[in-house]
Amino acid sequence: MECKIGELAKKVGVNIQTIRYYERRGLLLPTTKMESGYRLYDNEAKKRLEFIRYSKKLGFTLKETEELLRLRASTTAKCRDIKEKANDKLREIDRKIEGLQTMRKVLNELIRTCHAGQPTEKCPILRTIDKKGRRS
Amino acid sequence: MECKIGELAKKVGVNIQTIRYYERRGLLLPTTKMESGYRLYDNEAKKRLEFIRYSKKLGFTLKETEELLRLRASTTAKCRDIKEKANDKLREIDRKIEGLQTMRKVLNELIRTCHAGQPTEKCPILRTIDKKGRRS
DNA sequence: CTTGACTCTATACTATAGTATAGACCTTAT
DNA sequence: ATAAGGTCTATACTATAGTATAGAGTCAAG
Repeated sequence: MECKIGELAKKVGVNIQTIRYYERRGLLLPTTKMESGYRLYDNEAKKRLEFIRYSKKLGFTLKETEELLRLRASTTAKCRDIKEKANDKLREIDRKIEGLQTMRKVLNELIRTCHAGQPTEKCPILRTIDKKGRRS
Repeated sequence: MECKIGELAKKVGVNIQTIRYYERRGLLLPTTKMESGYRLYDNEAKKRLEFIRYSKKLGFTLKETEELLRLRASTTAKCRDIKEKANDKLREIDRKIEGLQTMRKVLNELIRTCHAGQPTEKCPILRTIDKKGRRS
């Protein structure tokens, strides 16, 4: 079930150094170590690493990813606390989605306008941002 | 209508150095220059700067932002090209939105589970990522 | 039991996206 | 006319997120 760092790196598709870097940052500790000092990782560690990569791809920093992972580490005793932080992250995600959806509309308009052969100076990107982009 | 770098920086809420950095990167050129060499920016430049900040907040790199802005610079002559690139960006945005929506579901599940007082090892974050996170 | 592949620590290097500073020059209100 | 404050270039520094390398030790297949 357990594997060494090279195998983990291959399985998840990251650099070995990156795994060690995450360890230095406190995000991913090896499950155990061999007497020689070789790191060993189980499947839970693999999932954790995958989550880190996934989260990063969605635009969260490593610090934010750490916070997301920490939500899991707490016991049910601090339930209120976890829910609060999870809700914060939720709002953060919603803001991101909203922004991306605006960007989406803008691009769609660009494609439509382009189709119609509009002159360049009436740029739909800048026009839309002018109306919506100033918030937040 | 035109303003100097300090005023632009204040209006948009960015550092003066950042504006000059964007200039070095070729993202935002001053509209004109005074004989002294002072940069002058019009409202179009302000909108462009706002777009850069907006795009960056949505998780696009400066390079990607440059590509987005370049979509506008082209003439209708290259219409097919613009549409293609805009569609690429659209797909990129959709992937991001999708990922964020998965993250959203996961967090909602975490909140629900937490409410029910589930034990820690059945972590909904890791459980869901295990099923979904491997794609892409 | 050796040898090639793997891993260890430690350190240095890279890219991105800025931010800060120095020393000189310019603008503008009084 | 002058002083305070803004701007110029150039350079250096910061943080984040890695990536690469050196030199030593370890593992495992033949």
